[in-house]
Amino acid sequence: MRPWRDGPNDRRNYHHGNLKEALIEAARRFIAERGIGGFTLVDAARLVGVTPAALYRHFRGREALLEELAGRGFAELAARLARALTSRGTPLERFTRMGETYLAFAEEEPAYYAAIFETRGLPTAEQDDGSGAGTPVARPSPFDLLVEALQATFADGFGGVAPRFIALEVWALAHGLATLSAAGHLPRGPGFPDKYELLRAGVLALVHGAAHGPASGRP
Amino acid sequence: MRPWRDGPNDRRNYHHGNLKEALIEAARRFIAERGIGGFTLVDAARLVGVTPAALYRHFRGREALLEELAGRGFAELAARLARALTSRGTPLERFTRMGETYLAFAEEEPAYYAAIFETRGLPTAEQDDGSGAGTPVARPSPFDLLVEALQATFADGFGGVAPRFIALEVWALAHGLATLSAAGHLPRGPGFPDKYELLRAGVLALVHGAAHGPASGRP
DNA sequence: TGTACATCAGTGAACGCGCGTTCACTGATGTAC
DNA sequence: TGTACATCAGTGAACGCGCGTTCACTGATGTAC
Repeated sequence: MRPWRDGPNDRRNYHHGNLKEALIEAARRFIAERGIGGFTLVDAARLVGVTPAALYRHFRGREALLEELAGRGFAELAARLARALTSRGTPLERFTRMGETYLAFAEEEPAYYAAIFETRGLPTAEQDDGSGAGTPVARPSPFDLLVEALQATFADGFGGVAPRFIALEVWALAHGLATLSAAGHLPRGPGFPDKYELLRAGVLALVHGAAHGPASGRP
Repeated sequence: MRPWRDGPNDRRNYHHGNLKEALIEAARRFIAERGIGGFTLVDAARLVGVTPAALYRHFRGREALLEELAGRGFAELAARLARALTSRGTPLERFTRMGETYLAFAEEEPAYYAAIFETRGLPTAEQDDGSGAGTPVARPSPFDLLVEALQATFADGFGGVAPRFIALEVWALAHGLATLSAAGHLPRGPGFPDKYELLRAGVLALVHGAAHGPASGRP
């Protein structure tokens, strides 16, 4: 990312014109490298070539910038999952693609992923009372997409276990693999399965093995 | 936690006598409340009733204190898992108890859990070349215990899938459930399964459903 | 039992630093006439 | 086409703060005699 000018006292362009987007972009880079805690408004402004105070024309503060990032990440993740879910192939192929998409998102967009899961107040798998009166949800959340995909892919059901039950297990498995992998805790090397392989096999096992456990979820 | 005296200028006890342990205890409290990033040496010293500089008699610095915490957490987790593994009951009961122990540890000792997974350089499921010459590991790691428990519990094997493969899936599922739950992302309430239920059913499904996936792991 | 002394765990003051945020300002832009 | 002006995105200097860490010091403890 090249600064749009050489420092704040280069008067070629007093107005940036795209500062908000540039700051978001800088935040994504820094968070990807150092994590949410290591992200600094001063660094972001410096990278963009602007005074830290300029930031306050576009965000109420640091927290607001992170919330914006989390919102965008959430939307982007949902969009990618929806795309995978409606891609070509058999239902099982599409479902598998969805899992890969999730892991790839966490790997390629660590800033988005961290912002989504480390920022307060994001409805990820928020419980829905079914009345439709609660949250004015415009688009389906990633978790809704997962439940939907499970039902579409395994039309026979899960031996009396609720799809939401399976979805929670699948999601937790994917999230666990994504975070362990990001932290470098998954063993690597020849002979060791990678996270994509682990998720693929794990999901099939969870789906097919559902009947073995006590049927706790309501259909 | 009551301070051992009323501030640094209370000369009743110039020497604390147990400062290192008290500081570790304070760190556990603060990290549990605010996370690793929100933990501060100054706060810990203040809570204990001591000058921040006193800390440097017992730790090289902030990082060293966190490493000490991670080491203790790691050992404590391993000890609890080992205890569950050798408790009474059938192998399956003991294995189930191990899963509950893991989730309970993450919930009851969030500071330990965070220190273990957010601190650099902790061998959690480090790959072992089998030569025995690599790391001088004195006691089995939590992951080793998990592999061992899987083999002891399901003596019939996993349809040609390597126990380590299953262990990685089980671990990722447990870790995912623990972190999602800690972040408040798991839906709660009547009709929703809790993490213990999800782990129990998920583990059985992973074990029994193993044969359904492509047999990627080497036996 | 009493005293001199070595040890070393804690003090307290200070440091440099980088942070998020504020404020009055300035200068580029684009619109009205 | 040219000019006056409103708008508002950026500046730059400053702020208060809390952080981790250092340093020469002090005083409690326990051991040797």
